[in-house]
Formats: sequence, C-alpha cells, structure tokens
Amino acid sequence: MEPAVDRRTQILEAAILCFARKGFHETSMHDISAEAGISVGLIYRYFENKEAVIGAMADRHKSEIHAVLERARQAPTLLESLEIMFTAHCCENSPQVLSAFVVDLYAEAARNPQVADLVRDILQTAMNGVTDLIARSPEMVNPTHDLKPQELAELIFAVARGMLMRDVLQPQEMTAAERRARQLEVARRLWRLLFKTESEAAYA
Amino acid sequence: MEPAVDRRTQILEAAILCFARKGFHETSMHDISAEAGISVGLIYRYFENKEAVIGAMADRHKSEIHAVLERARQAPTLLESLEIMFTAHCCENSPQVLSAFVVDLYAEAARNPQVADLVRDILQTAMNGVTDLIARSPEMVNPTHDLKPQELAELIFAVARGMLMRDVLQPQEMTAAERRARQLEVARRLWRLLFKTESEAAYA
DNA sequence: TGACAATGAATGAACGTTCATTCATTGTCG
DNA sequence: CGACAATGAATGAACGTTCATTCATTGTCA
Repeated sequence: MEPAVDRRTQILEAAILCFARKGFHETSMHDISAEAGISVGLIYRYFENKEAVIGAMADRHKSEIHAVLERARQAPTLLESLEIMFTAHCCENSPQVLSAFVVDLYAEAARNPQVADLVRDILQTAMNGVTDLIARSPEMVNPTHDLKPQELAELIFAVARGMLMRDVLQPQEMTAAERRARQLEVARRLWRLLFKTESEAAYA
Repeated sequence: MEPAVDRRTQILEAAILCFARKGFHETSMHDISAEAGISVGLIYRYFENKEAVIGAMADRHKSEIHAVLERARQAPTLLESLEIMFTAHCCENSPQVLSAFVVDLYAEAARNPQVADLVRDILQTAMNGVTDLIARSPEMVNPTHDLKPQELAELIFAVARGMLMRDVLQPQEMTAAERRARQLEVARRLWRLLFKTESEAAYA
C-alpha cells in the first residue's frame, strides 16, 4: 500500500513555492522542509541532493507542458489552441509562482548544460507539436503572410516566453483572473495578426 | 590626473562576466575579485556591498538600453529601428553574456521589489519610445491590421524578450554573428507581418 | 521485536564582510 | 636636492553566519 501522503510530491509542492519565492539557490533545504512541514533529513530520503530536487521539478514541468500541448491539440480551433497555451500558467493556483519558476529555470539553463539540454528538449517537442497544429489548421489555407508553420510557431513561442517574462514584473496585487485576461488579449491580438483572412482584414 | 584604470568600471566588467557565468547569488565576491585581478577588500572601497554591485550593473543596463533606443530613434526606417533593437545585445563582445545577465535580472526582479521597480521603469521608458516611433512612422498610415502603436510595441517587446530568453539555451559554440543573423531574421519576419502593405501582401 | 519512517543536532565548507597591515606615491621642510 | 612625514589604495587573513549534508537517535506500525 502507498503511504498516506506521497512524500516526493509533497516535497516538490513545497519546493516550487520556495523556489518561486526566493529562487533555486537562495532557497535552503530548511526552507523546503519547513514549507513541507517535515524535517530536513527526510528530504534526503527521497532526493539524493538539492540538485536532484531541482531536476525533479524540471521533469515535472516537462510533463505539465506535454499535458498543455495535448489539451491544445484537442481544441476545435487554432485560436483556442493558442489561448490554451498562453493562459496555461494562469490556470494554476498562482500564476506568478509558475512564471518565476520558469524564468529561474532559464536562468539556470544559462549556466547548467544539463538543465539547458532538458529545457531545449521540452521546447523542441512543444514547438514541433505546435508547428504540426498550425500546418494542419484550416486557417493556413489562405494566409495573408508568407510565413511557414515553423516560423509561425517560433514567433508564437517567443511571444509566449516574452509575456511570461513580463509576468514576473507585475506586483502580486494583480489577480490570476487579471493576468489571464491580459494573456488572452495578447493571444487574440497575435491571432488576428497571423490568421485574419484578407477579406476580414480589409474591412477591419 | 585620473588613475590608470577606472576601478569601478573594472569591477563591473568583471562582475558581469561572473554573473553571466554563475548568476548573481552563486557568484562570490572572491570570484569577482579574482576575475578583476584585485583583492576582495578593494571591492568594498568602491561598493558598499554585493547588492550595490548588482544595483550598479542594473543602472548600467538602464543607460545601455537608453543608448540603444536613441540609436533606434535615429534610424531612417522603422525596419532598421527594429533591427537595431533586436540585435543590440549581439553587438557586444559576447551576446550570451548579456542575455544571461538580463534573464537573471528578471529572475531577481521576481523576488526583489526594488529590482522589479527598476526593470519596470526601464521597460516602460523603452516602450514609450518605441510606441512613439511607431506612431510617427509612415508605415502606420495604411496598416493591414487594427493594432494600436502601443499594442504593437508590446508585441515587439514580447518577441524581443522571448528571443533573448531563447538565446541562453544556445550552446556557446554559436558565434555572435550566427546569433545576430538569427535575431535579424526574426525582426524582419515580424516586420513583414506587421507592416507589409496590403498590395504587397496580396502578391507575396 | 524488527523494519522502516522521521527527526534535528552536528559538521565542515563556503560565504559576505571587516580591518589591521603594507607600501608606493606625494607633500613638506631644511 | 635629500630626508622624512603623511596619505590612502590595496591586501588577504579572520570573523560570524549560513548552508547542504550526515547520522545517531527516536517514533511507529505489523
């Protein structure tokens, strides 16, 4: 039988809160244990060391991204796929937690080749998925532009990353709903720009 | 007569290298002093503490951004302004150094309100400048889209930030020239999307 | 009782910061 | 000029603290 609580998950939940609050390296193992309500030593029963905790969180992030991609894939229209991807990090309990974590993850990737490999892998998989999504979409039959699906995907991901980066500048007073509305607006703006048909554009 | 070397600058040059290599908080004062070829104690003659070093670097970044904005403002066409802004961080000796620094700066902003204020300030000033640039540009008289200058500026900055973030994932083997070419391509792609006139678009 | 979960005091390395000390340079006086 | 005093840039060992990690001990069930 499984234990009443999944310790690994419990520790990771505590860790992401701490990491978002203070960053990877300013978070001490004591911070994590306190947040999780357990002792320091216990963390070492489930993770070899601090790096392993960071690594496990990155893996978690990878599977979360995959889940979002799957949801986006099943959306009826391309616009809705876009909206799902842009607001994915706003649906969770606290958006700025995830944003701060991801920015930190990229910062870590800048100097830790192992993390960089993982993030590149996540990004590549997600981008392939979106490229595919775009290529198959009916919106692409009569584009007003001459951009290839892959180029569009790159642009979309750049905007998404850029918006995520902007998110960490917002004071905490901004609610999750406000954040979501803001991201949605950008997604729709981008969509109009990318996929509005010529006739629609002419009378806009 | 001035001393042969400007110590403050010397320290800041060493610091940005260390920060890009290891991040703000994983860089020790000893790292900086070693990189600068001076003793630890001497740093404290020129900076009150480690935070002051980080602060001074952020200030430096602010004035660099202002300089880039000024250059962009004086470019003959809007496309060239865009190109200047997208490649600004590639012109320096080592692009990924600056990229890593900026990503770290945002990560720091996520949890240090003082840094967040500064970054928000930098961003707002730069975006106002670009909004103005767009509003005055001849390219805006017959837009194919219905986006306001400010919305365009937001989009452009999001893409620029997103590309910068992507930069830190690239292995060091990529040369500055390759990086520059990549950024230029994205800038031009974005420009085509935003400012290509209807007639041009129709025959593209 | 035995097996394992959980604790938290202990350890030692590394950190930011301080400060007594050194010494090349500059200023001063005879 | 030469001898000596004064300066302050520069040093790096030392301090107090924090941290990741370990492990002897205790608690908890079957």
